[in-house]
Amino acid sequence: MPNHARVTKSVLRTARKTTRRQDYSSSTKRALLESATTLFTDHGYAGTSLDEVVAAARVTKGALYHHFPSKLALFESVFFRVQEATANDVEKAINASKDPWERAQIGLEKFLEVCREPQFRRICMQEGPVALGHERWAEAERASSFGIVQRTVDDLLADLGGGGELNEAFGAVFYGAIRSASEFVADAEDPEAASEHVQAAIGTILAGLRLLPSID
Amino acid sequence: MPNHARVTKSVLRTARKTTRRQDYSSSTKRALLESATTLFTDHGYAGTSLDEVVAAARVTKGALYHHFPSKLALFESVFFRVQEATANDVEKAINASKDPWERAQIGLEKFLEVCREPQFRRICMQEGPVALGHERWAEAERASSFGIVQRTVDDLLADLGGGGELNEAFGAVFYGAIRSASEFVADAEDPEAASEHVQAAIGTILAGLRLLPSID
DNA sequence: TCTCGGTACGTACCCTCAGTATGTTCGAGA
DNA sequence: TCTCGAACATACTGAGGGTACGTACCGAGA
Repeated sequence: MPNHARVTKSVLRTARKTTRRQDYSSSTKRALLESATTLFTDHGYAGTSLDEVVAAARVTKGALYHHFPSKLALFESVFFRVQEATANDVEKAINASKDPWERAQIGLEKFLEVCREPQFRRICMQEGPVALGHERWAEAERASSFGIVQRTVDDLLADLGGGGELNEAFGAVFYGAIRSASEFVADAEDPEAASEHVQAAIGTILAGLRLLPSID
Repeated sequence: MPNHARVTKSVLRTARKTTRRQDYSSSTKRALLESATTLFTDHGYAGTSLDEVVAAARVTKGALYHHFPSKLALFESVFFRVQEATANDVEKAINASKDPWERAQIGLEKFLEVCREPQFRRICMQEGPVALGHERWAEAERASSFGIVQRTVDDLLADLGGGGELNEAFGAVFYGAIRSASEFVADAEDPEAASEHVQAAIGTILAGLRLLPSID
């Protein structure tokens, strides 16, 4: 017995161009995605069984396999949802400024913040690489967090009069630095202090780069 | 029928203070560890079944569960073996010099090298965090690769007249930078060129730090 | 309003695989 | 030579991902 009661009401209010059946369907799919998100966040990919997922969503495996071809496909949907939402958050925060150095600082602070949210941390940072495989995960990251970092770094290097064949190397280095820094903050006993320390360290590195006569 | 033939000969040669049975036992244990190492490297932790492991080692599950209490324990043994061997390699390379900056450069180059070895890359860098859990993995890394990086960074900061509460933050940042850099190199189409680019990028960062009047 | 088709599920089952219980072999000491 | 225990082998169980098939229900056409 799926939980469609609430959807019917929203249909009455909004009167969208969808059939009642489509509303039912998208409702159960959303329920599956939500229960899967919380369970994957709490117990990881291998640690959550599909029986638990469907039980939490109050449906059966038939419903799950109607909407998702496999457990991995379910995880992928969850992964991309969380990743996209987080990347949008960071991107929006960065766009508050035009100065590349300020943008970098804002982005770093924001990223340290979102990495402390269990969903993003567990699903996108920890489980993602192994569940999706390093290849697919790296590709997804390139279009998301890593892409943001790379563009930011490109702007910084351009502002320093550099910008050349080392850009990708710098991007990889700073991306790793930020990831590791975020874990350092998330695991710290005093995350606030750790966050400031990390920002100070990266700020020091950037300050040093600005003193260099030339990059590349 | 375990493969004990070769061991018997070595007993005749070396005449150690071990019984024939003990030799048999350590031989099958070594065979299990070796087959597990290659299979975990090729297919990951979840992707390899214990049936495959025991088949490759030409024993049965009884033998495996006699030596290891669980699949996870088997992976742990493999993990720590690979990790320790690699850390020793890096440590030995670093100790060729006394100058902290030269040690850092040597260590970086060596680490970029070992990360291209599939065993270390897959088992220690990729599968480790998820299989062991982030907690246990971080603890193990702290006594291994991360420890080396942290000590190196401490020396660099001390040489710059700094060294204080930001040391751990700098350690986390550089550790992540090096990890990410090594993946960048390992995934690159031209690893040699990528390695040089990465070393140039990190070298630039260190050069910038040396120009700063003060750290902390 | 009735039927008909197809979507959206539910149910029962299979297969793989980690783990266990129990049997068996064989070297070592008395 | 005769145990005795370590070092296995064999047969089985249960959990969980995946599948085959049955069913209910909504929507469209007559």
